[in-house]
Amino acid sequence: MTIEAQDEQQAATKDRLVAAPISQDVGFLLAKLHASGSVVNNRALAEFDLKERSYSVLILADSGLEPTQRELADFLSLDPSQIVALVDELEKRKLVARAPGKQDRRAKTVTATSKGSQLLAQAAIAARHAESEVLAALDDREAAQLKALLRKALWG
Amino acid sequence: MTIEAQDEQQAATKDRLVAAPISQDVGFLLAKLHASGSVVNNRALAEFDLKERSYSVLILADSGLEPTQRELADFLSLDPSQIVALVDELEKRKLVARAPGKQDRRAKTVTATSKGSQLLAQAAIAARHAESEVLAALDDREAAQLKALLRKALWG
DNA sequence: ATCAATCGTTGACATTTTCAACTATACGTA
DNA sequence: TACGTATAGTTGAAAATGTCAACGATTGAT
Repeated sequence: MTIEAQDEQQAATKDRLVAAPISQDVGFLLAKLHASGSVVNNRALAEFDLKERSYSVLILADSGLEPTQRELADFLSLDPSQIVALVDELEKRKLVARAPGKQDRRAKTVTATSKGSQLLAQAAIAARHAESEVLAALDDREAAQLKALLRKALWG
Repeated sequence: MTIEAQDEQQAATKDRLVAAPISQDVGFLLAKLHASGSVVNNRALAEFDLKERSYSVLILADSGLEPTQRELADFLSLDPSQIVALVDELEKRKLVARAPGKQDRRAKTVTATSKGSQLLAQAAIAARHAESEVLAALDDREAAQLKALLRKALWG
């Protein structure tokens, strides 16, 4: 078989299963887009020795909201013990700092250092490019609409 | 503090971090909705001893498309070895059957048994309820729009 | 002063992911 | 025809992630 014929067959064969009813299932669509998106995002962030997870923590640490680790766990849908590991690593790299909570000394707030802010500024550019790659099939209006719908589904 | 005041504070505190710029990030929104959706879906499917993964395989096996395991792996974004485990388990439960590929005897196609189809019919009802729970904040038009945008992002 | 609850942390355990072999089969080319 | 390369499914090991229960420190209501 020639290379061209192979490519054609692959293209014909590759998305054959889209016809199955599971392609109507939101859970499946979310999983699939999330899976392919993660690959693109992590590849873009690797340049800064970050992954989606640590990038998320860094953004929140840099947000000025002074989140506690518990809040990070809730918001990122992660176990508190996973937050410990993520913050440990970012703190070791001097990108964030832990501080005791002001009202509650049990809690620790996580804030970005200036080094963390600077790295984040660079990483955010790469992340934006990755996002537009993931949503390449959508125009700007559609991409905005998708985001709005996801936000509404999450927070009403 | 009274219970009511606690609840208020929790409500005020719970989504405090939505203000952070990461809430604009599609990757994050997908991850979060997917995470909460998985919990709901898996809870709904547990009644049938299925999880999202095995449910997906069962749907595709029941689609009439006679997918090969390789196609399942590609379509579900899973490693081929994970498909082996999923099909093994469904086959042990007599919900699907493996058959050698017609043109290619290396490949094995996976098709649902009638027992599998019957179970799927029940499970699909539960899955639909789970989905409407996940998308409770969206009206029907918005839910359809969300699905359409996800499909377009994936397959153009 | 006491008591239940919460925060971060640790460590154990289970599940999932990733990857490198291996066998059997397919298919182009000599 | 025989040969070489590529691919499908399978196995098993290693790495990464997820889950959970315990613990000390602290909080806040009684």
